[in-house]
Amino acid sequence: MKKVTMQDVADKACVSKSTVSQYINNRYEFMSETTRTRIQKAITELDYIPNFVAKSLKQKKSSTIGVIVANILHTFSTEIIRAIEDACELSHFHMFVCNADDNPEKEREYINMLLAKQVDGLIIFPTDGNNGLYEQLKRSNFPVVFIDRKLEQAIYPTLMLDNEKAAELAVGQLLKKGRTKVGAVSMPLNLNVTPRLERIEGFRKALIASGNNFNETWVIATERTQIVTVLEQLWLNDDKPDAFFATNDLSLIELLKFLRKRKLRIGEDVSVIAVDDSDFLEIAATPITAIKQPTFEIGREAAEILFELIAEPQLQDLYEIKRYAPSVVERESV
Amino acid sequence: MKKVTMQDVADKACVSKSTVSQYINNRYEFMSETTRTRIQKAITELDYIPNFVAKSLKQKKSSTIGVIVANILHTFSTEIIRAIEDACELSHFHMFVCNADDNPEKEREYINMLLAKQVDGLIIFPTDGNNGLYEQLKRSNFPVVFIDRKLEQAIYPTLMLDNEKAAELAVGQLLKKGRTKVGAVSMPLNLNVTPRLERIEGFRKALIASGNNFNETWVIATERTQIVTVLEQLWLNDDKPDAFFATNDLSLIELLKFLRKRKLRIGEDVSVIAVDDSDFLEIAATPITAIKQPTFEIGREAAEILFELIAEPQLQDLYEIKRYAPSVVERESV
DNA sequence: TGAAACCACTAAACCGGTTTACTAAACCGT
DNA sequence: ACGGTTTAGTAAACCGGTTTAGTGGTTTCA
Repeated sequence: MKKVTMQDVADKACVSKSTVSQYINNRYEFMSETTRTRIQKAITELDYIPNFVAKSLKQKKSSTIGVIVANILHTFSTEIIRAIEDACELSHFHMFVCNADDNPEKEREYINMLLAKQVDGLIIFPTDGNNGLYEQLKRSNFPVVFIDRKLEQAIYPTLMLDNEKAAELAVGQLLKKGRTKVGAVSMPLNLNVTPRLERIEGFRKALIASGNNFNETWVIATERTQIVTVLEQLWLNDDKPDAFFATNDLSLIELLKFLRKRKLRIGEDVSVIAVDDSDFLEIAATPITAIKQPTFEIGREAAEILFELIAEPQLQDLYEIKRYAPSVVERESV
Repeated sequence: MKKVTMQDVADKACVSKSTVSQYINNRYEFMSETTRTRIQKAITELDYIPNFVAKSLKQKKSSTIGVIVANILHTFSTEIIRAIEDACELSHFHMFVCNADDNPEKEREYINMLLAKQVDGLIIFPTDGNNGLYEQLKRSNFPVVFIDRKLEQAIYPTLMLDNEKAAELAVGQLLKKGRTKVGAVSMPLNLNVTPRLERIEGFRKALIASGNNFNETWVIATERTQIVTVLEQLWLNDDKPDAFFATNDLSLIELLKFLRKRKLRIGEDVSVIAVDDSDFLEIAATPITAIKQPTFEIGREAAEILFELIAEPQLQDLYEIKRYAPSVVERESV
């Protein structure tokens, strides 16, 4: 079936295309009652749906933003996406979600794709490896907001957790329970991914500040699939940690798998605390104490800032790094 | 900064717009080596990115599909989305993901938005309430594939789990362990949502077929937030179930919250089995036995079927309901 | 009564590509 | 030397909207 166009509606209602366009866009100022009803009638009879692509082309805006998450498997990412979605609905924007899989190459392709699709702005969880491209976007005054990770040189508004504070809170909880031999599990640190680096650094600082010793070999930072294996090796030693700080949800899962396998009792043999909260932590063997990020707030504000930038691109120079406070969700694993 | 257009490239390379277009689309047949390099040079110097919106307008296709999930909070949905994403990448399609929140109104709005954006096809987890709209799409020969839920009247290819089989497997596991007093938890049944209905119906049939009694009052089918409350009430009775079949992951979480609150030991006091597998089930108090759906396969095939329909819309009449076999992931909760 | 203001609507250019139909030059065989 | 073919490239229409500039007709009012 052929698609119905505005011209078809115009013909049927015996008016010009322009008038139909006015009608569609609610510009009734100088339109007679009869014309209005005739057009409305034609539209419903023909099941007319305006072509958004044509509109975008002429107006040079798509009312669409792109969101590129580093890794969609993190609870953090999906919660942020939900929050952005709600903000978009309020402001009548649409959203493209892309998953860079922590791969700068994939990220670059997505950015180019989204630009080609004429999105009005981007929210990016930056991987480390496209700084040149970001700078190019900046030069052309294209609206972008960064979430979760920062570049050395801040060129765009950046929203992220106060990671050192998060680590400090976590260590505080563990020490409060009398744990002194604290280890950590994390994804690899070699990729320059800010949250991991900052959390481990904060972890180190907090331990040292509290007069405890920081044992480098108790920091497991490796691929997700390798975490259990490396923990197994660590457990061959005499000197083992009696508590763990997991820097995110995925490393926590691996840690828990290991503890179960070894039949170590959580909260008794080994205390556990993690960044990123989730419903599932409540039903874990022992409910897991977590450091919660204000994900909903971060997502909403990212969207709001982006919408502002889109409305007034010259605001671009008012960038800043905004840090969000973590909070503790106490359960029973510490 | 002004956007660079194809005309700018053409001017810089001293050729016509048409020639640049040929170049972009790799139609080199009659193009001299020198022209090719001149155009390439102009493109890189200007950082030219073709405007996909203009292309879509002219070609009347967007190489984009829309995916409308009923409820993105289900593990099932996110896994399907991942699978579709991979299939899209292979076939050079892009994807809009929308979350209908089990709300037919929201679903209708999304369908209209996606049509306005000229998507080439849709994958829908249908809510019950837009049959008229689906039929309209069908009449205009628009490519659609349904997942997870079916309409009374099959008008499009529909991929779904063999839900009765899933319930049968679940009941089989529970009976094998000598459980005889089996209850179920589910989201509300009043919405005509196929999987819930079929799973509960399969549950009933399987119990009766095995000579056990089916106790209507042990079927908790209510809003997620009410499940714990209703279970509490049920527990006031003398006659309680000693096993539960959870029809999906969200109802499982609520069930587990209740069991923990009541300090009931999973697998001992009460056996538990659920449809929908997830990493988290492994780290639950007692690892939860689950009925797994072949989500990856379903998502991939949905995308492939849709791409075929897009290529040849007349295939629309070859619809069918395809059922996928569930499988048991045995853990320790039964 | 005639110019200004207002009203209701329209023609046509435009957005940035793709595509069709066409052209001019080079080549080719007889 | 001439018509036919191939080669390399172009002009212009087109996609379906938006937007600008304008057009007749009516009303207002000095």
